[in-house]
Order: sequence, then structure tokens, then C-alpha cells
Amino acid sequence: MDRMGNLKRTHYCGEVPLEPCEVVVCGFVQKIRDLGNLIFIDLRDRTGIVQLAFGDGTDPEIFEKARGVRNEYVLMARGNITPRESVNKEIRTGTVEIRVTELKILSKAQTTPFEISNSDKVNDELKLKYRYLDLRSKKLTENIITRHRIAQVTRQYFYENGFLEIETPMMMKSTPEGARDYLVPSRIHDGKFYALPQSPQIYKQLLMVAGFDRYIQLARCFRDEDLRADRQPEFTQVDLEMSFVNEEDIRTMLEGWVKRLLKEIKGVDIPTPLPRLTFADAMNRYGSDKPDTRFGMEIQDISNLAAKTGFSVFKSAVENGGTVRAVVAKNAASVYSRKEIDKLVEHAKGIGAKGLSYIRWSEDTPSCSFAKFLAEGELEEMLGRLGAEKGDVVVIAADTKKVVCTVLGALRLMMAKKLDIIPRDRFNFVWIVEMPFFEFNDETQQWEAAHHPFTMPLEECLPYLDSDPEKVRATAFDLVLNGTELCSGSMRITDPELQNRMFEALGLTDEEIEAKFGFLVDAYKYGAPPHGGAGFGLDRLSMLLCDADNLRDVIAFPKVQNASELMSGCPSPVDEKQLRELHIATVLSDK
RNA sequence: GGCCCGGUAGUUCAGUUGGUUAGAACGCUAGCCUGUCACGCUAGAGGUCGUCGGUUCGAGCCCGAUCCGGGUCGCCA
Repeated sequence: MDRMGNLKRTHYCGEVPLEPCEVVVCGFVQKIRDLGNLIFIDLRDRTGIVQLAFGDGTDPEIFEKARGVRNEYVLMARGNITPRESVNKEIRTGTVEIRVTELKILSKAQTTPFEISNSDKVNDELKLKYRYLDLRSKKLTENIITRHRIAQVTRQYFYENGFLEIETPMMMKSTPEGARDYLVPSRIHDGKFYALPQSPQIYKQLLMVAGFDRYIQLARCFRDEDLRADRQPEFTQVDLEMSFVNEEDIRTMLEGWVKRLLKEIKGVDIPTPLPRLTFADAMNRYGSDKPDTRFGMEIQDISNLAAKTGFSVFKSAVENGGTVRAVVAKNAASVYSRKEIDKLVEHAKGIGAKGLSYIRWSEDTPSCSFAKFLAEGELEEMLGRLGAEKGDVVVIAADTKKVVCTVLGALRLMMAKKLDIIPRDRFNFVWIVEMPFFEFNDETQQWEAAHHPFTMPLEECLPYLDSDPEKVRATAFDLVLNGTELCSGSMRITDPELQNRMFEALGLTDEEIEAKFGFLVDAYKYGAPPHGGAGFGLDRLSMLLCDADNLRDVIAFPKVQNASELMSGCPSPVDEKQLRELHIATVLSDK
């Protein structure tokens, strides 16, 4: 193996000049093509690939050395950029090659457990165990670099707008409301714990009280909850807070940022202001608080029509204050056979529906699951009202409004995916505004705060706070992109009395309020600018801008479904000695 | 915690009704090859069929349990 010595890299592989000159490049061996008296090596670094050529005038000693090179060896090569005899149009440097005059093998490599250039197809478990190898792949390298650029544009934008980047503590007070905390035991304080932040929420509000006026942080956040494709236990949030603004001002600021990002990262112009939907509209039309608006198939209310029929399921739903609604899937009859529709029905039941009615119109006569309850002409009237035509499939749910919307919202998405009618490379942002302040918990049969307890209700809703929780809406808003929730924001409560009422509404006693949030309530007694802000999921945003469908593809060292990391094997047991120092005794579960 | 999917050479996969020595491609090793870029040709090595148990004369295949990974529901104020 060689040392670099005095040799210095002059160019990255993917960025070499395309005219004759001498260069020094470094990188990993992507591919070797040995033709006997002629050897080609594709050398790869984070910028791309360049071809090294040996033979035809190469010093015999260097040629012999090149013969010993294997995939993923780390090389440094000096040589002359020379036009190629035949061009590779796939890569930027495809018109040239480097005739090597000096070759250093800086590191050898064992045969890798999978081929880097083919890693797309390899099982995730293996790739995650050797994450550092998978990160060499083109896709992950590009994603990680794109993420860097997103962070860079983000900082630039907010700096330009007068935001200060301020770090908040990673070890903070545990506040068990909401998601589970990751705890950090204290060695010095027997039996006491820090928590890792679920978000810097309280600190950033206190920064406003401290007068910093505009704050931004690319903040690491931690939640000890189960994972999903779009949920990691450890994630990064573009966290910001502004003083002397209203929620409209916050949204405008965010829109400017989103517009800049899409332009600089994707080269796409998105019109601002971004469209907005009230929470109620989103639920009514899309059955979701994070609607994918890239396609239609909106939910239609046919309650009054359905109530007239002889179908008792429809009638009783409406009579009991519920609703009957439908989604029409255009030209779906060929894809949705009876069997496929049965699957839909099963799925609907899995998410809370008692059943599902449908009309499948493939032949001249539509086949309708509740036809025998209908009088002459009623089916035609229904189809006409829904705008359904031959070839379409209609699914109908009858239940409480909440169940109907949720079920049809899920089916709408499912069917659209299967029918492949969702346009890719569209960026449909939508604000969800006028979020409800409380939500009804079916289990406890109580109204509970839908957001964190610092969220300000809408001014006009304050009178209903105690009397009529259902009517109270919050200053909270979400930003949704293509059906993924990216951002949550709101104005904050700065009135200590109102804040105390909120804590009480959450079921906290005075003692608990004092112990957990006393410092925050106190802070607001010393002069607090009106303020609000938002937290924006950087990982999810990166995922969407990289056209990835899993957060793992935009996080360098992600965790898997059971929250462990396959490469290092954490979490792992620790020494007895460490536990004793931390005053910790473990109680293992039966398993 | 529930439901669904997956686990066979290093990798991606195939494997018939339960039946002889478990195959292919890529990768790897060796040899040949002066313009390749999915280089080509020849030969070779490489397997605890995730693990444990059961049924059977006989299990990659059937049954049970379990581990690992993925998706999803619950959960994520």
C-alpha cells in the first residue's frame, strides 16, 4: 500500500476539465475492465466517475500495479486528460479519460457484501449493517448532498430575514404529556433524569421572552414512539419562532422559504401564496388533515339522497346524525374486480367502518351492492348526482361523519395509488388552517387539547373555551405537501392566566403546573412579546425533494423499525458499574 | 401490542405433488484478450435453505414456535 506523499488532489472525479491537462484524482474503484494489454478503471468519488486508462504507453510498472487493483480499492492517480476513442454519454466525463502516469493504492478493500453500483436492489437489512458502503452509492450520496443544500438554503434564507441561529439544550426537563421522552439519567442527582427534547418548544418561546425576536435552529428532536416509513425516533426540525407577528406573517415567511427551496433545489417555480384549506374542508373533501391534492376523487355527500332510499343502513346513519358519502373512482371497474373490491371492504373495516357499499359499473347495467333496497330510478339518480359513468367504481360509507371521512379518505388514497393516477413531480403544497383546538377522545370520553398546551385559540373562539369545546378553533396551522404533513405552527399563549386555564383543561393540578411549567408561566409575567412559530420536518422535506419514499434514504445513519441501529447495534447493554454510578436498577420484561 | 409481507450461494432470485448430487445471473478466484464502458471467452471455488422443534421411510417445500427485516393500525399533546 502506498502513501499520498506530496501528491495533492487537483480535481474531484466528476469535475475534471474536459480538455487536455494534467490532473490528480482520488477515489474508490467502481469498476474494472481488464482487456489484457489494456485496463480501464472507473474511479468514483462523491461528485461522479472518471475513467482511468492503462496500456498503450503506460509505464510497465504502473500497468502491473493496475492489474492488482480490485473493486473499492482507494486510489490516487496522476495523469493526463485525453479524449476517448468512444464516448460514454451516461456520465459528464464520458468524453475523456485519464492516461495514468502515477498510481497510488492508498487502501485495499475486501470484496464488499453487496455491489455498491447495484445496491438499489439489495435487502435493506444488509445495507443498513454496512451503511457506510451503501452511502457510497449514487442515490444515497446524491440524497445526502441534496439534504445539505436544503439546509444551506434554509440558513441563508432565514439569516437574510433577520433570524438568529441559537442552540437550545439537548438535556432538558421531562414533560410526559404527548410523546414518550427519551430519558438521560443523572449521575450527580440520585434518581433524577433529563429528557432529550421532543422539540425545543419551550426554549424557543423563552427566547422570545428574552427579546431575540426571530429565532431559527436546525434542531434535533427525539420521540420514543414506534417508527414508520416517514417517522424516525430521532429527527431534524427546522425550528423557528417570531415576535410581533400573527399567524399570517409566519406563513408568509415560510412560503418565501419554500418557494426559494423549490426553485434552488428542484428548479421549480411554485406560485405563492400557497393554497389553503380549513381543517373542516380538508376533512369533508379529502377525509384527511393531510390531503394529497395532486388528484381529484373528492368525497361527495349524498346523505339526503341516501336517506330517501329503503336501505336501512343509509337511513339509520342519517337519522342518527351521521352521514352517507361516496368517492367515485374513474375508469376503475377493470382494475377493481369483485375480489379487489372485497379487499377494499376488508380494509375499510380494519380502520373502523362497519361495512362498505359500492357500485361497480363495468357492463351496461351497474352492479350495486344495495340494489335490492332501491326503488325504480334511485340508482340512476345517485349515479347522476355523483357524476359516475360507465367504467367507474363508487364506494359509499354510512356512519358518523368522523368514521365516514376517515374511511373514504383512506380508500381514496389507496385506490388512487392502485390506479396509478397520482402525478409524480408535482409539488402540491396546502396550508391547513383553523384547526380544532380540542379533540374528542373516544376512550376517555373527554375533550382533550389537540395541540401542545401553549397554542393560542383563535380570538373569536375564546368565549366558547369552557362552554363549547367543539366550536373552539386554534391559531394552529399545518403545511402539507403531496399528502405528507411537513410543518406545524401556531401563535402562542402569552397571557399567564390563559396559560394556566389551558393547563387546567389538560387536567393538571396547580401543583403539577407549578412543578412542570412554573418557570414558563413566570416568564410571561415579566413582559412577553406576542409570538408564534413553527416546526418544519427537515427529513420529510428532504425525502419529498429527493423523491424518496422512506426517511432512511435521506438520513446518513438511520434506525430501523424497532428503533435500533443495525450498524453499531445500539441500543446495547452497559456495564454494571455504569448503572451503579447512575443509580439505576433495571427491571427486565418477561421476554 | 394487533394485522399483512418477506428470509434459499457474497448479492438478486428460481426451485414442480414432499423424492437422486438444491440451480441461474451478477459478484469472487485463476487464465486468455489493445478501446472497454452491463467488455468478451474459458475454468473454478462458493449453501447449517433464518433458528429450534414436530410430522414423514424421506422436508428448502407440510405443521408449530421463535428470531430478524419491511409495511401498516394503535401510538406520535
